[in-house]
Amino acid sequence: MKTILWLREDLRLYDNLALNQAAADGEVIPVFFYPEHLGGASYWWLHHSLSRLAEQFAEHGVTLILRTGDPARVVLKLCEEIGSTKVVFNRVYSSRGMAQGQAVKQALQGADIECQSFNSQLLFEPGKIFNKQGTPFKVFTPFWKHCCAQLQPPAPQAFTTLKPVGDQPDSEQLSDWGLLPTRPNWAQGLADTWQPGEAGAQQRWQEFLNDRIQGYKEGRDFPEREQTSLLSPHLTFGEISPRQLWHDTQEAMASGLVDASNGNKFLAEIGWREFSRYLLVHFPQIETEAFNQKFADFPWKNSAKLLKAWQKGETGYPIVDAGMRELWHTGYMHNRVRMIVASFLTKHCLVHWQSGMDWFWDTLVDADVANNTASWQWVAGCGADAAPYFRIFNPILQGEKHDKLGVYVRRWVPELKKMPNKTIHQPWTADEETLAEAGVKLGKDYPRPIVDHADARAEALAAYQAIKSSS
DNA sequence: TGAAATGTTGGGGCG
DNA sequence: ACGCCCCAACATTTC
Repeated sequence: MKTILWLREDLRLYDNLALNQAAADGEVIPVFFYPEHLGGASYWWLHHSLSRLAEQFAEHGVTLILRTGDPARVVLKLCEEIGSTKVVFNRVYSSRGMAQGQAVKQALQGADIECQSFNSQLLFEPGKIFNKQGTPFKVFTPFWKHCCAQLQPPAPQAFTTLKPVGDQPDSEQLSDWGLLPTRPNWAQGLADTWQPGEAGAQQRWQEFLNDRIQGYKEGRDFPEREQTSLLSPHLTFGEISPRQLWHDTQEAMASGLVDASNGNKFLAEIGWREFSRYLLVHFPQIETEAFNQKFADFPWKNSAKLLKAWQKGETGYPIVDAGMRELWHTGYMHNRVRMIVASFLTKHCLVHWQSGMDWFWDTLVDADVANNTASWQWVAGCGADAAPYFRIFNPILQGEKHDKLGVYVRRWVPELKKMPNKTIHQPWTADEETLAEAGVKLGKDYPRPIVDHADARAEALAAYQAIKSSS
């Protein structure tokens, strides 16, 4: 029996429930459809991830089939073409992903072809989790407590083997998809930073678990220390399973290799990923609208000039610019800095969170609809369990607190390399002599602040007042 | 998973 | 010895 394995955000062999089911049934025909909605950095990642996955399948005599078109229509056509009577896939918990899944199921039902779907993307099934009132959780902590206390995620499933497939359907060529940038080739920094694919994911995970997770609870807040897991893009493309992360971490804590405080903090971050997906399943409108309805009339100013300066990392606030340049160069930004730059765009610049979200979508290798939506709304103060609006990060204090010695800033904003620690986070306050010694001419080598912190803060609070009473 | 303003406390200088 | 002021350090509240 030939089973079609429809792949999407599950580009791995280990702990892939749909794959294991298909393999248990007989021959597996893995199919991946060209996704039309990704950002540039994600396409770069996808190219390499698919390339690696195709190699993994090829080792077992199986070809990864690439196709373009509507999955519901083409999967059905493929079934007829190769005489397959079963399709399996792992569910994707987003509006688009769930709609696609439904469409495929319906198309197959009409043709009397068996279709099975699995959860290989999340620890917990969003549709099954409710609070005591029977409504969806809207606050992270009770949600996560409920998950941890009442539900035990199933253990990861080992990958066994695949039967070689004789007769393969036609596949498009990955190179024809044109996922890689050509001119200019902006992907060098990405290639230097990342190894897409399951092997790269496992390697990063082992490094983290053997080393960096110690001190994670404290160290995760300091962007110049490499103390975060760096797994986000691997998780986005499903190159590693959250169940594996859960079970490996539990095991490491049980054996005393990892402190409970660090291990649980890391798992709580995986919990935020679960929570974002969960919110999107229960409140699909948050992809385009503020969760908190009061924000429908928020007086955004949406200055194109400020947005542009933010995107290019030329705001004049070193910690903000460092983050935006790290993003552009590597397709990634440290979590603490993401909060700072997002707060700056939405509050200091009064640019709509959607504009920031769009930029992240295009430039992040870990771009994920659920995380992107929930996190931008969280920072902007309009999301579920959001930071209060008036929590306006002071980019100077945040820099001094989380990059005390300016290591991160100097790395990404080299024109400030010679600035002393005392003024590296606020170069405009340095005296003439200091600036001259550091070789910095403000407005020429490095921009003056595009907004004044105190003024911008006051303006943001005033804007909030405008919607506070209305409802 | 803030920041800034405001309030409180306590030690030291000094008349 | 005592009250008074100053102000740092910490705590609370407000945004």
